[in-house]
Amino acid sequence: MRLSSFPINTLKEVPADAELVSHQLMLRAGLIRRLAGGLYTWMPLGLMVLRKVERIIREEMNRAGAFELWMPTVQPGELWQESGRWEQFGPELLRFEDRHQRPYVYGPTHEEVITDIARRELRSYRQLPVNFYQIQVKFRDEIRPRFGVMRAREFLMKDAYSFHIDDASLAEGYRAMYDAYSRIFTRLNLKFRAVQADPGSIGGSASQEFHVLADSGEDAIVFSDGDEYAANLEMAAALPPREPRPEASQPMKRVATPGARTIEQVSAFLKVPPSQCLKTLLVEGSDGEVVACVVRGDHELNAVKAQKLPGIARPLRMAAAERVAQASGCEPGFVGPVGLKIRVYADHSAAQLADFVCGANERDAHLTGVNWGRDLPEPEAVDLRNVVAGDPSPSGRGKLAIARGIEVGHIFQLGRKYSDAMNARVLDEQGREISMAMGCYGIGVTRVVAAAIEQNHDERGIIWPDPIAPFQVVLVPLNLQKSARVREVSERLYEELRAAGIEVLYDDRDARPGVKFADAELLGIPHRIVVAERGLEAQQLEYRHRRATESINFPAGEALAFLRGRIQSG
RNA sequence: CGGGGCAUGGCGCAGUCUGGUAGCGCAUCUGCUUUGGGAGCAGAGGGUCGGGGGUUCGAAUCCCUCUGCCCCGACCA
Repeated sequence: MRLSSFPINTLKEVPADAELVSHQLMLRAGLIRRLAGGLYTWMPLGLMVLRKVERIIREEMNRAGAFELWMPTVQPGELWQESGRWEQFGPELLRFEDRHQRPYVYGPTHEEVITDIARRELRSYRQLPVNFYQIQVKFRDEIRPRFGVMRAREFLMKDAYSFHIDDASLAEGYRAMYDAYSRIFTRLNLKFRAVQADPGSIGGSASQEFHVLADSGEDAIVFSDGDEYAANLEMAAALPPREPRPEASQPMKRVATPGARTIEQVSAFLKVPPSQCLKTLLVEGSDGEVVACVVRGDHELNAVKAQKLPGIARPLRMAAAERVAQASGCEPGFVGPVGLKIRVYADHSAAQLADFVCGANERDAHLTGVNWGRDLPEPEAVDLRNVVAGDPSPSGRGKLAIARGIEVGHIFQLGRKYSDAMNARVLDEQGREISMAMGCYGIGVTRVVAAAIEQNHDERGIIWPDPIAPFQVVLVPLNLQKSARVREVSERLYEELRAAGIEVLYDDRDARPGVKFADAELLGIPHRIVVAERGLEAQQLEYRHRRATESINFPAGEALAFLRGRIQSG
């Protein structure tokens, strides 16, 4: 491709509304342009990258025995009413009517449509197992789209759905997808981890997320240094402390703590470490009462764990200030579990404390020397908190560490939620009608591109992994307009590389060297060849990898062989 | 949804407080010079100052209203 005729505009300055590096670089390199909130056009250069990601995914899905199909983005509302998700899904689901006032949705996902296909097409256990997938546009009306294509409203997703006669077959199909995903992200050249995830809201049993590791990731993922255990922070179990609770040694006392509302303030004021204080959070219960969730001052409440507990409303909602006042008799900041007439859950580590500090349920006052069982009833001790680095692994081996990740894939064993709701049944060997077991498997294709940049960039721009680079090689002639020799060598080399099937971006613009280098680096083309008078004197060309700091020279006649030795194919 | 902020040429911004008819940098176009790290000089084009309403002799600027965008939002209890 000749850069002089390629439609691209690079930006020197960072657009003001882009916060994330990948978003900034995608805009600066001209990969995407914003149309409206959460809606982006993929410009030619960006689309080249997206297509490469797609191709790798498609190849590995096909290799795993899945079949590609193509479902409509617009789906009849009745299907969603049938599955029950017309009510469940909430405002993320974009709904509209056609000219006959019939309800439709713009698909945020395709379980309903594929289950409809399955119940029409699949009649016999002999047709199972089968896995259908598509690479297709989704729309989710996010409350707060942000970070460019990382959390866009419209995005490209690879979604696959498998159908099985029984759970054993489902587990097998799930395993095959796990392997396929591992191959996909390995081929994409990304550093990733598969972690246990919360299958909760969708139902079903096993579920794992694939995360691209990046400090800017929105998710916290947890892993053990002692074995293979890895989980989303939401899911990672905090083991109860092994040691028994110490004996009570202090009397309970009410102390004035004027203005000290946060754990930090209370801890500083009373000169007691946060780990000796209790944080009492009041949340909405499922029966209209509020419920207290108590964690240690140095811990955080885990919403996913909390909302699974009996009596707590789902999704988890903090009680409003008036409701707090009603239940505790005071304002937020001074609430404690002593004397509360409501249900009290305490995290294991909070329940294990003796002589602790907590709110007095009275303005500007806290209690010290408080002890469970003596000063207030024993709480219901449960796992309520986020694990912290250094906690023992729930697998029993090693300690936990925490890293940030970007969720790019998610695989589920769905079970029979949709096949039951929508009557997707086949005849088994005995001629009985039974519901099919289902799995579903997603990859955020557009998000993969952003995640790849998030993981591979420097202060000058993008550094594409070879398998998804829009071009493998950028050919940079210097003083092209002045030197007939540079022009001749460059043109010949360009044609030679193209003929050899190498994807080369030829910077044939009449621009100064600095401009060409800066653009080549911003665009992130992994391999660069410079053609200049300086080297040609000695029949040399110059090569530099995007990550390298020094160039190396090689004989001008050997460019093709030289490059082939350096390009890693996808 | 709650809180905060922003909206001026394609991009980044100043001008708004204190009203007088719009400016800077980048980008774009023309010419000359320049050519190993985002060149210099000279010139040019491009803006209903987010929309609507109002105040005023006069509004980017003051008032009302609408819209769009960005950031933050249990971890305080």
